[in-house]
This record gives sequence, structure tokens and C-alpha cells, in this order.
Amino acid sequence: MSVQGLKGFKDILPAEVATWQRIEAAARALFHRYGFTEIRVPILEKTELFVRSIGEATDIVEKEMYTFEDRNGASITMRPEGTAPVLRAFIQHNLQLLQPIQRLYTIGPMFRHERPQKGRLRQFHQMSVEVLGTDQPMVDAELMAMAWQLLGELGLTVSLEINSLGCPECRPAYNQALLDFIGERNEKLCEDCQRRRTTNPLRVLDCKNEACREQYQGIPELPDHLCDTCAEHFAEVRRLLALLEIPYLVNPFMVRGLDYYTRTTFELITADLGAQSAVGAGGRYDGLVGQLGGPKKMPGIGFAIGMERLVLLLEQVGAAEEEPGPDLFIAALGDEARQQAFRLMQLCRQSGLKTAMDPAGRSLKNQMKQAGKSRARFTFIVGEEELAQKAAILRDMASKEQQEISLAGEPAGWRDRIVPIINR
RNA sequence: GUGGGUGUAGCUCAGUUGGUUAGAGCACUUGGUUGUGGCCCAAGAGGCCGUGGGUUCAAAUCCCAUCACUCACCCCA
Repeated sequence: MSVQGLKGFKDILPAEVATWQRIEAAARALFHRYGFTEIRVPILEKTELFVRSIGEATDIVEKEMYTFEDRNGASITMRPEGTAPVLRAFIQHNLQLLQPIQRLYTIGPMFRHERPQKGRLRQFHQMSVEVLGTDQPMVDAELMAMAWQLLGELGLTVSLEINSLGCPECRPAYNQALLDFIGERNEKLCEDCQRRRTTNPLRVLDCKNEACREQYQGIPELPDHLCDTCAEHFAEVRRLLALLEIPYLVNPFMVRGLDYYTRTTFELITADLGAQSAVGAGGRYDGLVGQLGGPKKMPGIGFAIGMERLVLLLEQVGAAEEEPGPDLFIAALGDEARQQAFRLMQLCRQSGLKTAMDPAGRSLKNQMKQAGKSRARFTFIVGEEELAQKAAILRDMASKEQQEISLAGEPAGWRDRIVPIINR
């Protein structure tokens, strides 16, 4: 038995890579249009960073992180998400001094030791986008507009759901109201909800259990318990989304798993990924920078998009990308012709043509087959006859038209006669 | 961590109540055309039937264990 890859760690095979590159290219171009710049942060961080940001009592920190001691005995964690490392870098390098508002994005692998399923792996990839230095509702709307536009440009239809989680002023009162409500119904709730009551009360809001949902008729809803400032903020976000004509749904039961979220939260939802409905999600985290030891009043907001989920969706709508074929395939027959073809191939590549040939020197029929299969646009046929007659054949594979190309002089001269035809 | 499903060729899958040498399509190689791709035809190559044990004269097929993959719960992008 040969050595197999780890559970939940997947190879992205050549056939899929074009789709990944298309997504990344579209995202980078769009992010730059919105004024974002890329930041590349390490995959390993001190464990403490994630404990302090994501929250000690969360599942991610409690049972999903790849945490180990390095050779000096320091506790190290492979990042389970992108926001904390970016904020750490922001704080460490005092980026707020360069520009009062920082717009940053990063793309890369994240790691969580979960049981793999559709759209969920142990090593997965996210595009993570952050705006630091303002709590203006306009930025909230702008971020959602950008995420919305990206998915639109990729040809995907998703729905945008938003909510507000309030702030340290109003959330405690809501939490209490919620606890009172579920406390009264405790015996009738599922095991999970009884546990959530103590671990993460907000989570009962999106319980899937039928019986629980019945019990939750009339449950206190977050948007009704916001303080004046948060309510106003949320109303303004909604107004701006309407102004940009972005369709959205207020989902008072939407909660987020990470402790640091405040006020605006949102998810991009699809019905086409099985149990994994969120393609992207994010929200405001106004206290997080201060909590990590950065400037005290440094609001922020961000979101992440799951790349694997995007790829799955694109494959479903049949928008998967294919690597384009060579511009030119050189079919050579005989040792001398193959030598010359090899020189010619190098010259063509230097001239910017994607060029291929068969290194094995098989039959012409076989080489034509390879050219056809690789979807080459042109095939240059050069054999002993052509060398003798100083004229070879250039075949347009789609139209099947062939023309003679003079082989006078050196391959550099042949190249100069071929390139303009192909680039025409 | 919990529960379900599936493991046969590179891929997608057949394989009868257990019964000779395990099959198909696609892909691959070669030939039909001493030098012209896609279509067609022919031939070829490719398998520890996930792995280990058991039952049996006989196991891809039945039993047990184990591993892997997969879907769902939990949680989450």
C-alpha cells in the first residue's frame, strides 16, 4: 500500500486548477477595484492569538485547531481562519499610521480538524477581506456589495442574509431575555439546545430540530433589542444596501460562530451545497483590535469566502474552466527534423507562443492525434521530405487549411514566418 | 465526537441462488492509411475485487474485524 494523503487534505489536480485560478484572478481584480491591497500572513501563529480572538469556549478553539508544541516548547497553531493573523500583522506593524483606513485581503489555506463532508475539508482555502479603522455603515454596505458583485461576476446566484448582533451595550440585555425565554422551555428542548443554553445561547436561534423551532415561537429577536446606536447603524446599512439595489433578507436568527462579531453580520447563502449553505460570511468586529492589544478604538469589519465551495458551485453550473490548448504543435518526423523542431519550439516559446511537440518521435498519425487532442490551434509538419524540399506545412486545425512555409535559412527565420500567421 | 451509505481497471460502473481464466463504456497503446487529428473497425495493455481473518470442495459474492472514501448531525467558509 502506497502512502496516502491525510484525511480531509485534498490535492487540487491539474484539471481543477484553471477554475481556481479564474476565481482568484476575478477576486483580485475586483478587490483592487474596491481599493483593497493584498497582505500575506504566515500559516503558523501563536496559539494565544486564536484563543484571544475566536474565543476560548468556541468549538474551533476547543476541539478543531491543529495545535502543537514546536521544538522550543512554544504552543503553535495552524491558522483556522484569516482575520486574526491579519489583525495581528496590522497591530504589529502599526499599519493605521500609514493610512487611517486600511483595506486588506488575503488568500490562502486554513486548517480545522473537523469531520470532512461536502464543501468542508480539514485544509480549506479562504479569501479573507478586512476593513479597519471605521465603523461607518457605508463600509458595511460596500463590503457586502463587493462580495455580491464577485459572485455575480462568477455567474453564481446566491442570497444575502443580514443581521445585527448588537454591541457590548445592548447584547447582555438581549442575552438575558433569551436565557429567560429558553430557560422556561428547557425540558422540551433537544439535547443540543440544552447544552447551548450554557455554552452559546445565540446558537439556539438556528437549531434545526422541529420540536425546538415550535417552542421558539415568539422568541426574542436580536434586531428588536438593539440599543439606539446599533439600531440606527443597522437601519443605515439596510438603507445603503437598498440604495445600491442589492437584494437582501434580514434574518434575525442568523448568528456567527466566532465570539468577536458585533453589530452587522451577513452570509451569502446557496441551496446547492448540501448542508453547507454558506459560501461566504462575515461581520463587524469593533472590539477585536483593542482586545488583541492594538489601538483601543479601532473598529473593523470583514468577511471570508470559502474557495472550495465556490469551486463546487462553479462546477455545478458548468462554468468550470479549461486550460487553453497550445497555439502550435510541431509534428516532426526523422531525427534531423526533430532536432530542428526542438530548436524551433524553443524559439516559438521565446516569441510568446504556447508550443508543444512529441519528444518520443512517434508516427505522424499519432502526432496529429496528440495535436488534435490537446486542442492545438495550428500544427507545423516538418519531416525529411520537407527538409529536402525546404518547405514545410502549417495546418490550421479547425479549418483544416494548410499552407507551405519556406524552410530557407535557420529555424529563427521559420519562426518569423510562422508567428505572424498564428497571431493573426 | 455520533450516525448512515459505499469500496471491482486511470475514470464511471456491471458481475445471477457462492461455481472454470472477473466484464463493459470512456481513456490509453498499436494497426487498418510506408506521412495528416476528431468518426468508424480490429487488436493490445491495464485488476492482491480496499485490507486481514473465518465459513466452504469452491468466495468479488456469505460472516467478522479493520481501514479508506462519502453524506448527514455537531460546528462552520
